[in-house]
Amino acid sequence: MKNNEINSVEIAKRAGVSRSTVSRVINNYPNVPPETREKVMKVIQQYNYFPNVSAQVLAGKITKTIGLFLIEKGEVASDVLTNTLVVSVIENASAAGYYVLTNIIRNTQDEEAVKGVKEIFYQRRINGGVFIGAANHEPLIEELIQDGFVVAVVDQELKEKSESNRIIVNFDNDLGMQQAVDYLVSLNHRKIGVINGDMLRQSGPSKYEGYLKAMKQHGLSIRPEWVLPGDFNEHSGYQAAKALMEQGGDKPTAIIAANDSVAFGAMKAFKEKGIQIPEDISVIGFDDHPISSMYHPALTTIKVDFKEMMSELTSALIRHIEQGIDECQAFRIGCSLVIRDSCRAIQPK
Amino acid sequence: MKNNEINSVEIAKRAGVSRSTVSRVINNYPNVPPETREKVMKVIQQYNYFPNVSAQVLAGKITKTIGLFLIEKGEVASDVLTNTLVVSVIENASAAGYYVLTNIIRNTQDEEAVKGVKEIFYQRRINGGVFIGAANHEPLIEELIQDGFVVAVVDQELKEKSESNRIIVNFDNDLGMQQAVDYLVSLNHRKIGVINGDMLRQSGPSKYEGYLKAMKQHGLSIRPEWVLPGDFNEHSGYQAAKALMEQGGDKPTAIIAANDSVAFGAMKAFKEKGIQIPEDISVIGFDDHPISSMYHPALTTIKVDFKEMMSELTSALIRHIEQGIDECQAFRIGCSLVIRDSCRAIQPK
DNA sequence: CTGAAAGCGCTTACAG
DNA sequence: CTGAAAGCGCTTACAG
Repeated sequence: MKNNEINSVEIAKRAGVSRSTVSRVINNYPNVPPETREKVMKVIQQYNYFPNVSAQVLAGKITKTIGLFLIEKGEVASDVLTNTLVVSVIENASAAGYYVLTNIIRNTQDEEAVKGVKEIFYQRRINGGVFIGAANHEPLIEELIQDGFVVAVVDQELKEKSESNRIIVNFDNDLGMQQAVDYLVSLNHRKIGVINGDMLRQSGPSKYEGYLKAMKQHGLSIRPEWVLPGDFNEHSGYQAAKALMEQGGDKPTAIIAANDSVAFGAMKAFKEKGIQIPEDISVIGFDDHPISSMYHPALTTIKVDFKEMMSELTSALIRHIEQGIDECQAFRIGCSLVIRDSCRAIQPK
Repeated sequence: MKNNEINSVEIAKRAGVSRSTVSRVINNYPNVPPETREKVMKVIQQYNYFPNVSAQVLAGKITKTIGLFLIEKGEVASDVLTNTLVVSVIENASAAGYYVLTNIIRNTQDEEAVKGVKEIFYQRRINGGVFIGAANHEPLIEELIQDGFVVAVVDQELKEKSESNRIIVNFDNDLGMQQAVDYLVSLNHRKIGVINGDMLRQSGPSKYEGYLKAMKQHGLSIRPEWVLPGDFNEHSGYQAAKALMEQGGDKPTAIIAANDSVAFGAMKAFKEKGIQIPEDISVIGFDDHPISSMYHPALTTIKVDFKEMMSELTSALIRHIEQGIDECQAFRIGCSLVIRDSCRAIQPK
């Protein structure tokens, strides 16, 4: 009925050895002869004994737990993509024998929330942390890094010289936007607008800059009124497209959205006004969201590998925890154009 | 650079008190005068000190961590609903000051996986666990309960006499199926088929029995060939609907699906064969999945409150951990009919 | 009100 | 190869 309270002393007694030896067996020390090992293992299994993890950690072992911090402004983290990221981290961690302590932070301005995060690190509940959805140079993260904790962050700018306990992974947003612009240009588009993402996150400005660069490269002019603000979510895409339609004057023939959710929102707004896609306007997204292929019209987008991203990040974190890497690890994940039905070729002029 | 290594001894020294007093302050003991408390608190804050959680646990405090175990046969836990459940648990737990250690179990037949789960309990990493997606009477869970661990399970049958460390929450599937049948009957349907869920889970048979009971109550006969096997996922709904169409003879005028995912699959299969919903067949789901209202046609379904479910479950678990409830806690969450566009009235005959 | 001390269950140099 | 012992950082009766 009561859960087993057996400890290493009892195991030692029953196996006729000292606690030291039990510990050596558990920790796979080389200097214990097979017979002794077996004798001890038998008792361990018989009593279903697992060492108390708190005692192990207190005695100097690592926790084998990483923290996963999801920063989602106000809203619930209930989109498919976030889910994929979370599950990826858990899968990768658990394959390496690590546990994941998951936390949701609604607002990094909330002192309580920030304190909660720090607490987890300082209390030594975890050996390192993964942050998803953080603003670029988020102060909380910078502080944690200054304090020497190992932190792996999605979507952060890499500085020239960086601490060894900082791990960063980004998508190649520059390349992605280049691919998007190239494709649209190949379809004879010259009037190309953009709906930006959250400019506080690294991917926001980085995508925008990629767009600017690619446009310039093709000798195309940027029309300020075709550069719309957004926030990586559907609602902001909807708002941006509405704003675009409401303004007078010339209209772009194609729109690049900072991500697929933004594209969905924009397409919804266009449809509501009777503007057809791709007949009246071409739309291209970024991410290749699971819904994109099922959307009507199926969304042309820049595909990106989220699972690879989280796999790199998690592995790097665990590598650092176990081996103490002494330089900043930074990764850039590639991307590729997926052509579907939301863009069409127009007459060159 | 290096993270702070300060401990209670240092705090005590700097505050001019003993470690005992520091501990008393941290644990809010009543017998420490305000001045002493303040003096100590000041030093604690100044040094950004958080007690080492392993030491606390080893000394007898509870971990304030619960385990979240998602059992998802083979597939990745990437559907919106699972996500809602996970996030709900995390939110509820963290509101109570608890952390959540999330785990994904692919297969409860996998010995390694089972061992991993037990380890987490025996190691004292957590004070209790929440299981989602388990088969009814899952042996792993039974074993944990026998060993005295506090376990909260979604979708399990409640036995007459149950252990105090077992916490159960179910939807009122009986009522839900009754509502579904009643509604269809009110639309003059008499030929009502059903696509079942996973019969190894409590909700599988319980929904089916609810259907049988309601049908009988209306004096309607059950046609065995209109009772299709399923598995709570879209694919199984698709298969079931296909099988139904392929069989000769009379066809039902309405189908009740074990959940909305199953309904989506079935509707997809119907559409592919040119069978229109609700013109040719009425379909009703169960859950009110986030997609249901956006589906075409919008799905009529039995709405169920997942957040309430997880909130009850998590609160009960924490209540047990902290106060040691001495009887089994079981909850049943209600449900209600949401009428949308996938069912229509037919001519009475 | 407060300190000294035992104890939580492990690991790991240190001897032998 | 193996045991005795110190130490990890806390909490909590026990005295006073």
